[in-house]
Amino acid sequence: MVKPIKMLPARDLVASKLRKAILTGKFKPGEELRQDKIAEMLGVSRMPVREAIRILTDEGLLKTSPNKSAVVSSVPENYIKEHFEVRILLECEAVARAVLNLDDLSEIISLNKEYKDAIIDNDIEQARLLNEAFHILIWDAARNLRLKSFLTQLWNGLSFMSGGMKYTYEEHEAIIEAFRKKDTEQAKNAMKIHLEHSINNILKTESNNFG
Amino acid sequence: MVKPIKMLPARDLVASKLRKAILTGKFKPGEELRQDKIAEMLGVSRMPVREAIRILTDEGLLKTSPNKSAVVSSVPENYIKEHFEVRILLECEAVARAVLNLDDLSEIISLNKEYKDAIIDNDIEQARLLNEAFHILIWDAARNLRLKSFLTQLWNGLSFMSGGMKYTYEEHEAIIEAFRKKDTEQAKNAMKIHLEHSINNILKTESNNFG
DNA sequence: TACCAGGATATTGGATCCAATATCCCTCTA
DNA sequence: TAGAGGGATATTGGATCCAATATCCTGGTA
Repeated sequence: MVKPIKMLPARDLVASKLRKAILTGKFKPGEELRQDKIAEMLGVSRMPVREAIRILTDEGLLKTSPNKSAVVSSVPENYIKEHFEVRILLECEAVARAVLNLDDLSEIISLNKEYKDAIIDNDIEQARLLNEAFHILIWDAARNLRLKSFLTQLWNGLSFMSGGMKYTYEEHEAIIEAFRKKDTEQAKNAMKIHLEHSINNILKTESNNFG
Repeated sequence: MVKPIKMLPARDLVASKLRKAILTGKFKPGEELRQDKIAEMLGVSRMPVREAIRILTDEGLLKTSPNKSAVVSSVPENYIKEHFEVRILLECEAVARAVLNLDDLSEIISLNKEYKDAIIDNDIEQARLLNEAFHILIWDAARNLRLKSFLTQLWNGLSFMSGGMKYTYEEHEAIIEAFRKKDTEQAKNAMKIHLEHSINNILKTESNNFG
């Protein structure tokens, strides 16, 4: 297979940089972010910076008012915790709906198999993509665009920090098992466990950068 | 009191126009939206149009890929239904958290009193603002920025269609009562009833524009 | 001396311009 | 005639420019 290259728009790169800078404390709560300063720092024009600021505003990391500079929100220390609180709520809702809607399990099963292979090959990037595909498949099966939109935003908002994925395959298997039995409660539980495991990994890995 | 004027940025006005146009079927699913065409139609430059397209993309009404035109998502017919499904989930979570966090009820009580007065005076705009303030107070009390961010997005996404607010005061009172008793389940139920009432109003009011 | 007014400065919002990419169409060839 | 290749056209992404607004500072006045 040839390389699938991924060309991200500049605004997303800028958004990632800013997000990381805020979450790692390079920008303090209350600090004002001047668009042209950021632009100069990152070597781009103000344009992608503006759009990135809008993205981070939607995520709650920045506060903006018309004609005024964006300011860093208070308490980004809780960002990860709050992220997962909402994520658990939405992913569990999504998986419960998906269990009722999804009859043909072949695709989700093969996705997880490919994931396992990628891990064995130590192809991290491929594994990351397959992991994402696994979740997206569930979001789609939930058949609620708004729900998917929010989950996508959450995913993008933390995608830059990937904790270890050691037990992901088994946890995904547990979710698939719930699909087989069409057991919504079991699906929710399996998803919850999966996510709690994930947050613990991230907090452990990144603990040096925070608080 | 002098008029508090509200100056919205152009991007929000454009976003509102586009949202309405999509939801009322002026733009069909699958249709491509060219930025300069929209800009010309609305008499603005492409700039606010770009940002509006990003907003609607986040809301799930548009799909975008790099360097390609935005296309109207399929099934915006379900937009309102899906909106409220997610909204109920999040508002109930928020109010449950708020019940545990909020001790001083004086502000929320007086907000609802003012709301009642505004209704009596038939001051629709004031009532709308107070209704919004009531919900925002709960979102803040939930102490989760991400949760608030999503609820804000949902609110903005339907703000242009305001159903009747006849029973809003009583329903808000029921929620406040749950706060007094610090009863999370009752709070969730009261909120759910409130929102279901709301969706029924909107569907009734706007039914001529849809389906 | 404290406060208000008004202008200079800084910063964002919107418009226009240019570059990069995708789409479309036409031609040439097998 | 069908399909590939290449160039013309259209459209988005990014950079720069201008206007509108907010902030800051200075000076004058009570």
